[in-house]
Amino acid sequence: MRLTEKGIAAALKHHGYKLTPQRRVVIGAITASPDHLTPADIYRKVHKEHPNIGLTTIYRTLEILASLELICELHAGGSGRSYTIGAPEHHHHIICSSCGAVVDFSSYDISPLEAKLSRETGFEIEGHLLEFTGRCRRCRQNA
Amino acid sequence: MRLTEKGIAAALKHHGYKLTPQRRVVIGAITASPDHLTPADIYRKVHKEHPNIGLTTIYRTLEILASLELICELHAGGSGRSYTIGAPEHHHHIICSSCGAVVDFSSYDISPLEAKLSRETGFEIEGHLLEFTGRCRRCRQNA
DNA sequence: GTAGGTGCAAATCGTTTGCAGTACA
DNA sequence: TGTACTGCAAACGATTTGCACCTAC
Repeated sequence: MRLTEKGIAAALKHHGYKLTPQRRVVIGAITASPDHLTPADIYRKVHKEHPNIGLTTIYRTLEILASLELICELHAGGSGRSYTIGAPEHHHHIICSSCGAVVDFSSYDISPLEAKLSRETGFEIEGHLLEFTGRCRRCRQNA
Repeated sequence: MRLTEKGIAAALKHHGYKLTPQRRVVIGAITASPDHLTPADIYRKVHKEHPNIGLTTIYRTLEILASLELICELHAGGSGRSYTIGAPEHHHHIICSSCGAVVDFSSYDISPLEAKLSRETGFEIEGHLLEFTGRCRRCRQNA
């Protein structure tokens, strides 16, 4: 079950944020795409239909959505963040180093390791980042 | 067993790189510190003793050392890389979100998961990024 | 009506690059 | 000696901020 545009809009309002046309457009772009999008990607997408929307607004909207965990942030190794619609269950990513494709996987529960580390290091673990890089099936075949 | 300044210098020469005073200084700064250092950290450290060393040189030296896997790169969530002397075995990090302290751990073998993902997704897995964030023991006590 | 949101432009941050001079092997 | 290295300054891309205007509630 993915979050819908309506669901996100409702969540925004519920948290006291205003639902502006610009935010609707950004949310629409994210929910419409299965891919991870960078702020610049979203800007390009929405700029055709709504030329007056600013990149700044996109950054600010993404920041809010990420803080409410409505979208999910990806730090693909190097520079540049990207975002996709948040899945209810926590998931991780595999990124193709050749074509940039991102595949999600959720079939892994990291909490036992968290508990172990917490015991061993005294850290109160708050979050984690688990990402794989590699070459996807298509890129391997083309090589 | 951590790599020593001498060991790194030898490895550099062995790979055909020249051993310049600037590189010695950068290597010295990294081996002398138990912490993960950003390029800017290293610059500040060495700039006192060697005011004529440039930030550019530090970036270029770090790039070489990382490519030879003599140092280990850390992508702490947000922006900014940092580096520490490379441990022979692969290891991962826990980063304190409060004070920025970094603790290494290596007591975890991720290869079974890699194999599983490779089977399920068709990816040829090349590398991974596993980092935890949390609050370290000291910061928890101070809070 | 008003607090919050927007958009522009400029500032900022971390990083990279062009180039002329320098120094290690 | 010659190639690799250095340092400066400028370019660069991504992100942020200041500020005046605007609009959803």
